[in-house]
Amino acid sequence: MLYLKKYFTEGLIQFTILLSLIGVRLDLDTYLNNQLPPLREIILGPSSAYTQTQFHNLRNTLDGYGIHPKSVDLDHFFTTRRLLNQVRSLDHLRVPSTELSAWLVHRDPETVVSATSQSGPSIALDNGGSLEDVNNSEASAMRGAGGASETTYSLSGEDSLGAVAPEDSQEQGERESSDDLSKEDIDLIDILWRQDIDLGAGRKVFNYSSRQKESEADKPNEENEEASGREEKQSLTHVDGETGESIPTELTSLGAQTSLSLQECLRLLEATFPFGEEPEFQATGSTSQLRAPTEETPSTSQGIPLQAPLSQSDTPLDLEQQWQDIMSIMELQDMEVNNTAVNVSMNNDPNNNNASTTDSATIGSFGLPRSTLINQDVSLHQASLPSCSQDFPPLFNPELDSIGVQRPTLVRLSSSNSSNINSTFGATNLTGLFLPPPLNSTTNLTTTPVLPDPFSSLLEESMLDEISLLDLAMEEGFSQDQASQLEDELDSDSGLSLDSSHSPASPSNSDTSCSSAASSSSTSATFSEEGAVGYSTDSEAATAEAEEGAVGGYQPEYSKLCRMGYQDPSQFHGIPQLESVNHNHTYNLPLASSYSERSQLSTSCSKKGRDKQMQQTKLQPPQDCVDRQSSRDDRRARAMDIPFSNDKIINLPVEEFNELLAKQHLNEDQLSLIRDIRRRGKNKMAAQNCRKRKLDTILKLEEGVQDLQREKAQLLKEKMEYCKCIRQTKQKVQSLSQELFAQLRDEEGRPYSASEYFLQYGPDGVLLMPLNMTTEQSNKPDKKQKDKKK
DNA sequence: ACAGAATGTCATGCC
DNA sequence: TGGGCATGACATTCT
Repeated sequence: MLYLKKYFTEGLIQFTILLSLIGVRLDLDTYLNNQLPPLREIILGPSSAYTQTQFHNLRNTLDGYGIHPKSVDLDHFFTTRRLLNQVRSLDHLRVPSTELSAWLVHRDPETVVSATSQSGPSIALDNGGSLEDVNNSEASAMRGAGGASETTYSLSGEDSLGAVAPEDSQEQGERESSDDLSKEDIDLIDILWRQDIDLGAGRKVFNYSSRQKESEADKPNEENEEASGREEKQSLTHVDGETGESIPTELTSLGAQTSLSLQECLRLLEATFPFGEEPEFQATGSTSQLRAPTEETPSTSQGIPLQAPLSQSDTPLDLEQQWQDIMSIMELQDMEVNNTAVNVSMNNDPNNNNASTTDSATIGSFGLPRSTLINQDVSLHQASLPSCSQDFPPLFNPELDSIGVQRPTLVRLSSSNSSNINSTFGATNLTGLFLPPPLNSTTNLTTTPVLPDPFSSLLEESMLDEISLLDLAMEEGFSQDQASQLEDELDSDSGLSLDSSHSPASPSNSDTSCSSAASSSSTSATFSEEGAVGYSTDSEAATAEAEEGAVGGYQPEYSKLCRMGYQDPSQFHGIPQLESVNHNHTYNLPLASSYSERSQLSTSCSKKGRDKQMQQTKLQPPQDCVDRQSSRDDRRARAMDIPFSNDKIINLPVEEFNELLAKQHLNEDQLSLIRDIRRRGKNKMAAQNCRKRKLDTILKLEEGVQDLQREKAQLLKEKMEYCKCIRQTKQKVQSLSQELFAQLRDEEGRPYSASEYFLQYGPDGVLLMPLNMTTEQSNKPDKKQKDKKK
C-alpha cells in the first residue's frame, strides 16, 4: 500500500505538471516551429549522433513531462522491462530501455520498491487494477490527465530497474516469447485506445501507433522522420483537438511513440540481433537503439516531439531526471557498458571531433557556459563512466581510432558481462552533456578517479609540444638568439651567411683585369700586374694561372687593394674577386709605363715615403711623385741604368733571362741588382700567392664552420622532432594503458585496482600483472593477456 | 701619433 | 747546385 500511495502522490504531482504544460502549449508550438529547425541544425547535425541526442532529450523530457498515461508506452514499457530481463538473462546485453526506467529511481528513492511493481502505480492511479493490467493503468492515466500517470509508470519501471530482482519476480508471469509479447502488447494498446476514444482522444493516433507496431517491417517513414516531423506534429495536434486536450494529446502521442520505439527496439534486440554485435548499435550507441525503433515505426512524429523536449530540456526537472538517469545507469550498469561507450565514440564516424564539438554545441544551446559545459561533460563522464576515463582521448585522437575496432575484443576479455549494446552508454554520455553544473558536482561525489578532459588533454598536448621544444632548446644550451637562429635556419634553406665576396672564384681573372689596367707593357694578359709579371711569360703564365686559380679566395678589400692607386677602380666593377692582387709592384713595370700611370692615377704622395724613396733611390725631389710611386727596385734599376724593365727581369724564363743578360754587357752591380730584382719580384709574387692561399684557406675553414653549424642545427632539429615524437608516443601509450586498465574487469566485473595491478607490455601482448609480482613471475596463469592494440 | 691592415722584403726550407 | 716556390718574420706603407 505504501507503494501505491507513493505512486499516487507522484501521479498527482505529475498531473499538475501536465496541467501547467497545457497552459503553455501554444508557446511551445511556436517555439517548436520557430526555433526547432535551428536548434536541430545546431544540436543534431547530420550525423547519427544527432538523432541520438535528440531522442535522448526527448526521452528525458517525455519522462519528466509528458509521457501520457494513455500511451501504450506503459504497457510496452513493461514489456520492455520483461524483455530487458530476458536480455539480461543472456548476460551479454544491456538494454537501453533499462536506462529509461532507471531515471526516476533516484528521484524517488522510496519507490525503490517499486520494483515490485509496475502494477503498483497502475493500481493506484487506476483504482487498483491488477498490477499486470497495464491497460487499465494506462487508461486511468489517460483519464487522470495522463502525463502524470505515465510518468509514474516510468518511475515504477525505473524503480524496478533499480531493483532488478523484484522486478523480475513480479514480471515472470508476463514473460513470454518476444513475438507473443508484441501481439499481446498490441491488444493491450487497442484496449487503451478504445478507452481513450471514449475519453475523447482521437483514434487516429492510436491506430497510427498501433499500425506502427503492426507494421514494424514497414520503414517508409524512417527517413522521413525528421522531414515529416512537423506534419506528424500537426496530426498530433489535430488529435488533440478531438480530445479537447491539445497538449496532453501530443504528449501522449509522444509517449506512445517513445514507448513503441523502445519496445520495438527491445524486440529488435532480442529477435533480430544476436545481442552481440549489431553494428548499428555499436555505431550509434544508445541513441541509435532508441532511434532505430522509432525509425522503423512509421508513425511517429518523433521529430517534433523530440524537439519539443529539447527546447524544454532546460527545466530543472529534466536535468534532474537526467541526472538520475545517469546515476541509475551507473548503478545498474557497470564499466562494461562504459566500454561500449568507447565503441560508440570510436564509431561515431570520422567526425569524432565533430561529435564532441557537437556535444558541446548542444550544451551551449542550452545556455550553459562553454567552459562549464566542457567541465560538465567531463564530470558527467566521470560520474557515469568511471571506468571510461580514457574514452575521450580516443575520441579526439585520430590515431587511437584504429584501436576502437579492437576494443570490443578487449572488453570481452576484460569482462564476460560486457554487452555490445552501447546504447546505454551512449545515452549516458548524452545525458551527461545536458546535466547542469550543480548536478555534476553531485555527480563527482560518486565518481572515482578524475578523468582527463579531452579538450584539456588536447590543449595540454599541443602546449607540451611547444614547451618541450623550448625546454629542449634550453637543454641544448641554446640561447634565445640561437633558438631564433635555429628557427630561421630551419625555415630557410640558405642558412649560410657567408659573404659572397668570399667566393674563391677566379682570382686569376681579377688579377688579369687589374693587371691589364696596371701595366700596359705586361706580356701576359693573365697576370700582368707588376708582382705577377714574372708569370707573364708563356711557360710561366700557365703556371701562374693554375696556381692562382687554385688559390682562389684571396680578397683583400678593394680600398686596400687599390690603395696604391695604380688600377682604375672602375675596372673592378665591384666584383669582389677582382679586388685581389691590386698591389703596387711598380718595380716590375717598365719605367715609362710606370711613370705614366703613376702620374695619372696616383694621388697620394706620402712625404715620408717620398723621403725614404728619395733617400733610397737618391733621386731628386723634383722628379715628383712619379719617383715616389715607383718601387725601390724600379728606382734602383733606373739609378743603375738597367736596360731591361723589371717586368722582363722578373718574368722572363731563366734561359731567356740568362740570354738577355749574356747579350748585355753589365757590370757586377748591375747584374747583382737585376738578380735581386728578379728574386724579390718572384718572392713578392710568391708572398702574394702565399697570402692568397692563406686567406683562401681561412675562408674555406670559415665555410666549413658554417656548414658544420648548419649541419648541427639540422641535427638538433631532428633531435627535437624525435624527442617530440617520443614524448607524444609515451603520452599515447600512457593514455592507452590507462584506458585499457580502466576497462579491465575481474571475474566479478569489478575494475582492477591500480594499486594492485599494472599493465606490462611484452612481445606477446599486454599482461595484467599484480604489482607485487615480479616480472619473472609474469608468465603465471593468473595474469591476463591482452591483444596488442597496435 | 698610433693601431692595424696591407704589402714588401728577407730568411729559410723544400723541391 | 741553382732556381723556384712556400712561408714565417719583419719592415714598410697606408689608412
